[in-house]
Amino acid sequence: MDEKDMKRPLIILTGPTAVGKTALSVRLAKAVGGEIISADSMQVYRRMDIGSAKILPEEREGVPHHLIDVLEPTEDFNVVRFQQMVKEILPDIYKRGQIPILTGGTGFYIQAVLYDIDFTENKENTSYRLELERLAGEKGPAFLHDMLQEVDAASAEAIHANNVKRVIRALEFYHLTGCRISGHNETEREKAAAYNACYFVLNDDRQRIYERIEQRVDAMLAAGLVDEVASLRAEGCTKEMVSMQGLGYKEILSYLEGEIPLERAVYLIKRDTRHFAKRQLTWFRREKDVIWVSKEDFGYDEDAVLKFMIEKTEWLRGNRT
RNA sequence: AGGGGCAUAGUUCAAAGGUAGAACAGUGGUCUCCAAAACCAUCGAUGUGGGUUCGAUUCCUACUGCCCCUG
Repeated sequence: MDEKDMKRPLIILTGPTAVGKTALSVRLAKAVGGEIISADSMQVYRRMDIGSAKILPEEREGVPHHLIDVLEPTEDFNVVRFQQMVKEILPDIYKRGQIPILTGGTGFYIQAVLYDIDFTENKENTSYRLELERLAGEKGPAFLHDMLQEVDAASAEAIHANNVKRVIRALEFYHLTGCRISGHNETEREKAAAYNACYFVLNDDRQRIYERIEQRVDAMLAAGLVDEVASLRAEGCTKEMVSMQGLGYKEILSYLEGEIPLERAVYLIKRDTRHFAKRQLTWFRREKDVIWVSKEDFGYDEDAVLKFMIEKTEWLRGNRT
């Protein structure tokens, strides 16, 4: 038995926002005996239902859904937490003889799980980070970039000076570990997948995706997005919180703060969601071993899409333990 | 119908008798703990026909379209 055969099975169903992942994921789970793990940075939060396009309990049709409604909107969330949570859940799913189906649009989160990226150097060292942020504000982004140039030229080369977030992370990594993050990333990048995976990317004609986004945003407003954000605000959520940086939340919050008119907020949500979808596609294009599932190619027949996916996952289910 | 105004990129605006700029949109990309974030790059325009001029997109003119006023 070689190493490959010992890997556990994992189905990934992703794609740009609003392409129709959610509905398909439930059908797939029922067909193959799966449980769904949401790979979504906003659906983890309770009471953020409308803006995050969370699947309704009655839509889940009895399929277990993990990592939905597990955090308070005041809590922090990030890749590392996500990865840890997934690692806790997976053994239980396997124990039940089910296949985990990672569904959601956050490519980075999926990558963190699939390649089991090592984030262990984390130390909550916020003081150094804060200091760097202060420096960036005072002396400008070029100053930090020069600092990085001195300790990690490869990273300085790869990270644009204006991308302060990344420059800070690279400096922080060096500060904490004494190693260059460019070296770390290089080794992590060479890793093979940690699972026997089928990585589906559901896709559609760009123009159609954009139209669906617009329609969905309108539907969210009609469903009471403003009220949802207003009550989150009333319970103390502020724009600094991770949860309030979600699309739909930050813009409506600005509106409620009186910073922009509602019309502007809606425009921004639609625009930024389009940008997001585009960025997601850029990400998935680069990701290796993905199975593109273009809705057009299946004549927009969801049964045909499902059939294709079930066939593609047969080998996974065959060596299920 | 008469009078006036405006026609520049997909949109909103600049500028100029000699290579027409920007913002936003669009497109491509980066990404290994804020990733629904942050960042980079890039395509693209003077409504049509005459005239003046070495040279017009700019000045003149006709047409077309849009807007405002009057009736």
